[in-house]
Amino acid sequence: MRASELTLVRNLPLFHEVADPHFEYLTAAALLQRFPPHVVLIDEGALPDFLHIVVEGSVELFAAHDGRETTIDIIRPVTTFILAAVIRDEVYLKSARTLTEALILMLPAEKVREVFSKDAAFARAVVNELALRYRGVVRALKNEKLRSSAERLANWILKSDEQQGRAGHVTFACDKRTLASQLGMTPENLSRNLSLLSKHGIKSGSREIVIENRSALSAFAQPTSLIDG
Amino acid sequence: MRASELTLVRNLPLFHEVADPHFEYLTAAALLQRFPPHVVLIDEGALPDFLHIVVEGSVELFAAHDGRETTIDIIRPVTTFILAAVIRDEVYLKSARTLTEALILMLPAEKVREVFSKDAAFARAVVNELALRYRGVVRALKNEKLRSSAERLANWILKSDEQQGRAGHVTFACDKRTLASQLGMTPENLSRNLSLLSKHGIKSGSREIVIENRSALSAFAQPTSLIDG
DNA sequence: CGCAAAATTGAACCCAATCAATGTTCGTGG
DNA sequence: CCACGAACATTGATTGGGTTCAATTTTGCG
Repeated sequence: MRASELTLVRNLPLFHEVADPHFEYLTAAALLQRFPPHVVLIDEGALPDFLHIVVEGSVELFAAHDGRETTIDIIRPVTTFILAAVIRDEVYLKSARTLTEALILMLPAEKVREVFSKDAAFARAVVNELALRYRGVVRALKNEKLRSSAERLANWILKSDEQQGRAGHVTFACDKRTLASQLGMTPENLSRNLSLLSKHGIKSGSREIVIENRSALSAFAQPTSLIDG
Repeated sequence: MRASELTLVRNLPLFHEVADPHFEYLTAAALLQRFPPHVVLIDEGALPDFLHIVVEGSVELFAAHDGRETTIDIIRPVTTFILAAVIRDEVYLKSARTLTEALILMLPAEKVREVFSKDAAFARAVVNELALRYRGVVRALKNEKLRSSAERLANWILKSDEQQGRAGHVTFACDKRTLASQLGMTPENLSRNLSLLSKHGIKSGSREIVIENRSALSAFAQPTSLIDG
């Protein structure tokens, strides 16, 4: 593993306060691997071998049952995922696949648990990380159950615009079918919702969305920190 | 606080390994209070004052937005709730109300955080508790997104029967409207689903459900440890 | 009993998924 | 550089699960 990548990981909140020898112990046995897009990294139901960390690219967490499938979260750098299963040493409840090409750091699960029980600073960092993720899932659940698909899309546009510097135009990082899946709707429904939202202050092109009337969009979306963070 | 209750709390996984002085520090300032049914204990959006623990009775966690409302979880004794908000000292994302009469133990949030940063055993226990809850929410999300309302009901019947000793008949602990809300459907829909399930091995009375053909019900419900635990 | 609340049943409606057809984009090879 | 094909995107029609509204029946309790 390169020094620059090591530094990147070292600076994660999760590892920042860990004692040096413990950090070295963890990373000595780590694997850093590059994966092409659409590769399954984790199968739900399996026992955790590694704690995964997305260093570059993006990873989709999803779950399937009886022929149906649903996206649970999208993970972007630099973040751990499926920490809860590793800590508890219980089966994964979600699968994970790369969306784009991705660089993934993998720390042996057994060693993570070992350091966790020896290093109090690490234990506290794990709590913070877990609490953060927990709140993320609660937000996802609220977003799903308390909003229509059009409202989810409207809020996604507002949030993406924020992330892209409030320029008033949002460019798509991926296909619309992938976006649709992230937002919990079909591609057809995304299309219809985009044209619906043209009544609420947006203009949608093939590669980008322009916000023409932010307050109208916001009035429709009703963003709230209790869901959107 | 009575000794018996103190022992109960002391024996929770969350507090079992905590050093004596820390435990006493926490419980010295604790409040133990009895609430009637349908009382709101926590409002989403507020900052946490206390870590709550259900000692007796049951508590519903729910969230509301724009006139809609949804049940997120039902908490039964003896369990903490909304630990993540207390640890991170951030606003509650969910509200909580008593379903039945309930006995609630409340530990000052500030002191919980204090002991958390001093007591490594407590920190580790918090991780386990949080990881458990995290997985609970993921399961709830999967249950919601990957199953129809009739399937959720069928699985609820199977699980309740397990909890009541696999006797083949499940008695309702609450009104059907409350049950409907827990299962994420309207009372009307619950009625229809109950009659639908009569084609899949159950007979539903006004106060109980009888499982006449468990394998048929199970075939319809398709329970899985990856959702139902 | 008799009444109020809860539960059931029926009808209409709504959101979103599915199926089907058409239109667009974009990468590729002639 | 253009033509072509395949995947992606849009549009329309239909279906389905679920809610809402309204009316009726049952339940439980004074």
